[in-house]
Amino acid sequence: MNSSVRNPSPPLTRSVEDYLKAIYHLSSQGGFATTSDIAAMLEVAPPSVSGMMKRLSETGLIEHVPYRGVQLTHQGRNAALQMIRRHRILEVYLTQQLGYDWGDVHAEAEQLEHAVSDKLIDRMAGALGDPRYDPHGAPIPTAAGEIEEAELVTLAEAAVGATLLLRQVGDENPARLRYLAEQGLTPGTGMTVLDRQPFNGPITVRTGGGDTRVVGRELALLLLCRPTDGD
Amino acid sequence: MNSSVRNPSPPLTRSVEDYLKAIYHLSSQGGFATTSDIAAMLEVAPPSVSGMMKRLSETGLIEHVPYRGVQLTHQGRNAALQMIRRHRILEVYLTQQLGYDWGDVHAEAEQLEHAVSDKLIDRMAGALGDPRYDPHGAPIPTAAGEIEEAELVTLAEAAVGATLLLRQVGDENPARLRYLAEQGLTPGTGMTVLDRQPFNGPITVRTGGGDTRVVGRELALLLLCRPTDGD
DNA sequence: TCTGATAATTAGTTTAGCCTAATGACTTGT
DNA sequence: ACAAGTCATTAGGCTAAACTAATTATCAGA
Repeated sequence: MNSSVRNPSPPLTRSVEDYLKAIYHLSSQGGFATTSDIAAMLEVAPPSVSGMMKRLSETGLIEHVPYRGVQLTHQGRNAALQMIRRHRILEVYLTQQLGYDWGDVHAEAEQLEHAVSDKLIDRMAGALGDPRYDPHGAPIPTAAGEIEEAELVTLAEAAVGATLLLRQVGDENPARLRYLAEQGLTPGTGMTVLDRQPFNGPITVRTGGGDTRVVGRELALLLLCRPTDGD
Repeated sequence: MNSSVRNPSPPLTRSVEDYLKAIYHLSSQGGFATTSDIAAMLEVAPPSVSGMMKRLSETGLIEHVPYRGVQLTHQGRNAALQMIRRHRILEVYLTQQLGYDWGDVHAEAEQLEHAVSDKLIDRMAGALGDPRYDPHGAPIPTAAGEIEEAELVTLAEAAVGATLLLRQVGDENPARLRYLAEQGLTPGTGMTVLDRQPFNGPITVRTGGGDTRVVGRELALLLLCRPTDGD
């Protein structure tokens, strides 16, 4: 009856793990992940994606609608969330226990996530007190595969006068992250929007520490915030 | 002039890393590593080894004498020692910082060694105070590729009355390692040989703690010791 | 010295994962 | 309603790494 017993599925390959993560990220706002978006995210050619989609739908990890795109099945979603859990726990571990900069953890975790055992991840999570967020503020899925869904708004769309709590930075670029940290723009920082220049111009905010910062559009789009009452 | 500049060598594959380690271990006592020994150690078929030997000697990592065996070149030896350094530092880290049992570290390190960066290994080594031995007593190569060569003798070849210091356990089998730890036979333990039964029979020792242990041949061959003056 | 056993190699296949070039399917503007 | 452009897919090829079956080299014992 149960296909996972009748057809004991071989462990996922590194490549399959990467595809599942990419599809998860691209379809997390609902809807389909397209071939070309997946190809761009993984830096492979579109035909490679078409080929992999065929294999993944045969093994039941995704649902493929030709010429439309793909979505994860339950099974695929669970596998993706396990990878994301590994990745984010590794990121926390590297920063907290081994002194990594938050800009450098992504690349290292990207490799390690394919090599660590569940046991090691559990030990690391335990040593860290079961953290709920990674260094960029992204929520860590539980071992059971649950993940917090927060409704966040980018700084780029906030109105003048709004008070915000910076919750998450949606980027992994080391140079950008380093700059943001220098500016004191890290998750947990409170901000008040003082000014927005027209035509997608820079946004001026006062941070929790009282400093004023001017943020260009490229970075403002990466700062994911929760509106607060200003208290 | 320098081929590593003219032909920037691509990073070694996982498989190549495993072959180099196997060849290192098989030829460390001098001499050649044979095709069938490599095949047995890596659990692949002999023709797979022949094929890989061809590629490795083309890339200058080994010297292949057909129908005789292979030896590592300088380059190959350095690459192998880097892998062994990674492996052993990971083993120490897992036991000391994450509470792993010494029987379980090998399998986990075997996977991780292919995924960790040099930077991560250096951080781990630093956090541990640059350990010189792994949990089984094996010496850890330095970042520069130097490794301690100790002249050790197995308990199986020790004479009655000899006093020995158990320096290293030459095995990675979790069940055997767990048993040895239960018997108090871990690196650093002093031993006096009380009795040897004939025909490769069991050997009786008194350990540093004063306990008497009877050790069969299979295990005695794994206990690598340094003769001491009994002080 | 020859013969049989053992070990190594060559030949040919398979699978995963990628590629480029060619073709086919949607969508959008006129 | 169709022509153009974009996007996805098919077709065909490549490399790494494994396999089995067949062949060849070496060595040891009579």
